[in-house]
Amino acid sequence: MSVAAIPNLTALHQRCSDCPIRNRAVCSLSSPQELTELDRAKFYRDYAAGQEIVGEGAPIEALGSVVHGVVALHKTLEDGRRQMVGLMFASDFIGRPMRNIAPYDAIAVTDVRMCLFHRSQFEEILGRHVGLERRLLEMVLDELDCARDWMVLLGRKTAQERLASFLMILARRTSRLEKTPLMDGLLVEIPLTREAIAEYLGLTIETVSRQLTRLRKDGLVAMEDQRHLRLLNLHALAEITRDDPGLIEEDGDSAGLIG
Amino acid sequence: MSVAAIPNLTALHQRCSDCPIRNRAVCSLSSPQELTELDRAKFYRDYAAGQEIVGEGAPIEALGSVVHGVVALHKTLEDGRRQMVGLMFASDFIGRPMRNIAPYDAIAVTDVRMCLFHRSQFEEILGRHVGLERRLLEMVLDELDCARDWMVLLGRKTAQERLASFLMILARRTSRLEKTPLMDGLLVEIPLTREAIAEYLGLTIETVSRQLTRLRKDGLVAMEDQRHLRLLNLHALAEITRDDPGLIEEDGDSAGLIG
DNA sequence: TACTGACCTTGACCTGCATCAAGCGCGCGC
DNA sequence: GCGCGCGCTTGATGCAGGTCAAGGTCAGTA
Repeated sequence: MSVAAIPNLTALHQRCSDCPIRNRAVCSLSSPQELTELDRAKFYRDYAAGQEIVGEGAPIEALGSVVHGVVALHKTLEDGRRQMVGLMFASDFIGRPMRNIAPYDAIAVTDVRMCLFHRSQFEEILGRHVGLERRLLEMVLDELDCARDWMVLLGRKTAQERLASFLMILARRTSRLEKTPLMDGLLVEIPLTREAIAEYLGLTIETVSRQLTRLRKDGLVAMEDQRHLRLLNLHALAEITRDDPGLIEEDGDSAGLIG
Repeated sequence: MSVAAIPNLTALHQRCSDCPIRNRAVCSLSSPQELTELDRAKFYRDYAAGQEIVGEGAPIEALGSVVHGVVALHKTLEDGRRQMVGLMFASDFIGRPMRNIAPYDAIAVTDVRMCLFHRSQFEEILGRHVGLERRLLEMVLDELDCARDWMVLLGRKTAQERLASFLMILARRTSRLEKTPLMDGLLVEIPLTREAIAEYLGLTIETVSRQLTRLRKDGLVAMEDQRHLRLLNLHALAEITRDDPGLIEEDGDSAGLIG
């Protein structure tokens, strides 16, 4: 996705073979040979929390993977109403080949490092590396599945159900990353402000706050601090989401909503 | 996507070279050679309006393109609340490779003909035909863009704005297909019942009906009959959607919401 | 210690849409 | 013709969540 106009610290070059997202990112199916080419073409760029990575409507100059940190994608209506349409974590790919204009803005939620390619160069490489194209297809398919779950949340769920769904998604992600079983007592980091959660869930920050209070009062969760939440009754929380438990995450790494 | 259990009329074989969606479907980048192979592997299947093409949670046995007709994809919550998550027209591709279970159900909205492949066979061919994979990637990227516009609609728009957005999408589609300029007086077919529109927009059918009445009373549209609507004030309708006019549909055929 | 601003919570009130209910128009079977 | 069911519209009512407003907590700074 396009590099922000604001000058950034450009990180030192790191070998792809040492890359922390090597096994999950868009390059994970690339052969050693292909990787050498990617290694030459790529460049790193760091963004501070809150910084814009690309603006809605701006030309797309670069695209690439989140190496670490969290990035939110938003769309904004004329009058300023904003809806988050993507929340990207390490190894997720941001930007889309074969399009000139960014259809959303991308904001660094935490400090972020991106591994980027110039768009034209990436597109050219994409045409030659079947592994790259295959992996990108897989990732976009997963993202589409996530987007559809998200649509159900936005179209049909109550505020309470939305918040519970959001927390379950974070909980599943945490348990996966920490290789901990998903169970009561799990401490979950919430990498978003209340405002960002509201933009994610299609609610206002007041409603988010109230629903969180309610979950607390009902004894389903406890807040360690503003950004850390302990699960006290996972089963009840899962019930609230109203998702069909049989349908959650069979295969692949498409983790309900978070791509 | 999986073939319904209900027996269907299987259409006579048609040559790919004569196919009405040849230039837009997933096979549109395939070489004549590749096309020959697809021609041998494909089979047609017809579905009557209202018939289920695949059920949410069912194994995916086949996938392929809509040859003609309209197909809606839905997700359903435990208690029966339903949200449409995709609306597919001729040349759109339904089903996703590399996944065993359908994450949504697909219902024929009108009479439908599908051009299908057995999943395992399609996946195998996909690995060999770069054109096929490339085109599928393009289509999925467009679909993802649509899904994100849809998320904004569901998360942030009022009932009035949602309906106006829906009508504008239909209008743009109609003008594109009929190669008519998008202007006042255009007659637009609405290929959905009020209930399906409601599922599309995350509303109830009563609200859809009321908002449509309102647009009628305000003189923005006129109903020729239940399923045909004439645009009387396109400019005003576009205003109501609250979409940023500069951002609508620059390149590609990603036509806001409808993939 | 006090001040400021960012972030969050809570309360009071209001409204847009859902819900519940009735009725209309039309095609279809008998 | 008549009755029936389906799809749609319209009206009355209720409530979930938005809006507006006040206040609390905490980190940073002076």
